[in-house]
Amino acid sequence: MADSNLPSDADLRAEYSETERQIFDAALRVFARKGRAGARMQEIADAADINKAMLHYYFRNKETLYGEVFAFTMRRFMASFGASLKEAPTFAETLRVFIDGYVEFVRTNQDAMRLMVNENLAGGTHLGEHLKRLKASGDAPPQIFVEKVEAAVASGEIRAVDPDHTLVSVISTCIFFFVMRPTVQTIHAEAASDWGEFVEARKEHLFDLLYHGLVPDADA
Amino acid sequence: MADSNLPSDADLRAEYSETERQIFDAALRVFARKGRAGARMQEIADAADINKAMLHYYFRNKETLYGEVFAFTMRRFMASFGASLKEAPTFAETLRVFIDGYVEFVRTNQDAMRLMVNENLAGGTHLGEHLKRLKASGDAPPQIFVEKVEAAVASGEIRAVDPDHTLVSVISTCIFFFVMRPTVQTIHAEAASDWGEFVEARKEHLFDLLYHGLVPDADA
DNA sequence: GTCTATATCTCGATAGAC
DNA sequence: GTCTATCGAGATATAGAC
Repeated sequence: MADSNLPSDADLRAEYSETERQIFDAALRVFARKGRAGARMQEIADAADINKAMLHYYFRNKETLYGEVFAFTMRRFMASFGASLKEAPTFAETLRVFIDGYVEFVRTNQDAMRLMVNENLAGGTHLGEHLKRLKASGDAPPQIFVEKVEAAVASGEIRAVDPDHTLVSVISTCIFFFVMRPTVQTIHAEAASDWGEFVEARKEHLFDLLYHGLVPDADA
Repeated sequence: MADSNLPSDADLRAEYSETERQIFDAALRVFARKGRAGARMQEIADAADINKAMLHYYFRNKETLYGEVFAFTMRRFMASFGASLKEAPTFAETLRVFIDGYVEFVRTNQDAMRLMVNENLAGGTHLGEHLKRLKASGDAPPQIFVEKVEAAVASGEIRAVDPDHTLVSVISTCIFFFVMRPTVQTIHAEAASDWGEFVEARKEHLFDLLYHGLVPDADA
C-alpha cells in the first residue's frame, strides 16, 4: 500500500485464514459461472476441497457467503492499477494505460467481472455501500481517469467532451466484448481461433479509435 | 416483411395463441430478471395470470420454456431496424441511425437485453444456430453496418479502421451502460435523477466521440 | 475443526377430477 | 383446457459424534 490508500491483493487476503481463502476462490468461481441462484453449496465445497458442512461452519448460509465474496471482489476491483495511471505524463499515455489496465484486469479476472455484471443485471442490491467507498477513496482508476480527462480538456489537449460519458464509453469498450465473448466468437473468426491475439488487436483498435475521437483535428 | 427477409414483430407473435403469448411475456420478464436458474415456474405462472399446471401443459418443462423464449427473443433482436439503416445516404447518417436504433431498441427491450447478456455469461450454449441464421440472413443491422463501414473506408469517407472491431466497439457503447445501470446511477448524478435525459445525452456523446474517432482529420 | 447422517424445505413436475 | 392436490428430487441447513 505504498502509494495508494486502497488495499492491495495481499492485504485483502491476509484478513482471511487459509481455509477461508480456499472457500473464497471456489465460491467466486462457482457464483460467477452459475449465477447466484444456480450456484450449489455442494459444488463450492467440492471446488474448495472441503466438506459441505464446513461451508456452513465458516459462513452461516449461502446469502452471507455470497455477500462476503461479493464484497471481497469489489474491493479487489477498486485496488488495481491506480498508481501507474497517475504517473502518465500525456493524455495519450493516460488513455493507453487505462485501456491496457482495464482489459488486462478483466482478462485475468473474468470471474470477478462476471460477478459484477450478474449483480448489476439482478438489480445491484449489494453495490451500494461499496461504490460509495470507491467514490470516496478518490484513488481508483475511474476517478483518476475522469480528472485526467478534465485536465486535458482544460489544457486543450483533447476536445471539450463530457468526462463522465467518456469514462462510461471507454470502460464499455474494454469490458463488453468479454461479457459477450460467445457471441463475438461466433461472429468473428479471429476471436474464435485465437482469443489472445484478438484481445491484443482490440487494445490497438480501441486506442486508435478513442484517441482520434478525443483529440482535436490536426489543423485546429 | 415488405423490405426485409427477417420476420416482423407481428409475424413472430402470430405463431402463438393468446395464452402462449401471455406466458411468453411473463417468462421473458422473470427469466431476464432472475436468471435461468433463479426463475420460478410459480412466479411465471402468476405473472402470466394462469395456473402453474398450465405452464407444463403448454411447455413440457422449464428447459423447453426457456429455449422457446430465448429463440423468440433472438429473432426479435434480429428483426429491428435494418431498413432505415440501409437507406442512410452518408456515413454520418449511418452512424446516427445505428446508435439511435440500438439504444432505442435496448431501452424498450431491456428484458430481452438481459436475457442475451445472461445467456452469454452462462456460456452461450443456446446461441449457436440462431447466430448462424443471423449471419446468413445478411439483412440484420450489424451486417449492414459492417458493409457501410467497409464502403466508407474504401471511399475515404472514414479512416482505415477494422470494420469488425468498430462494430464491437459501437455496440458496446450502446448497450453496456444499460447492463451496468445500477452502477452508472450510483456514480453519475444525472443518470440517477433522470435516466431518460441521461440516455438522450449519451446518444449525442456517442455520435460525437465515435464520429470524430472515425473520420479523417479535417486537413487530410 | 471435521465429518456423517438427517431434518426441512423449496420447487419442478404429474396425476387425476372436472 | 383448467384446476387441486401431491409426489419426489434435490438443495440448504443442522444435529451431534468424534
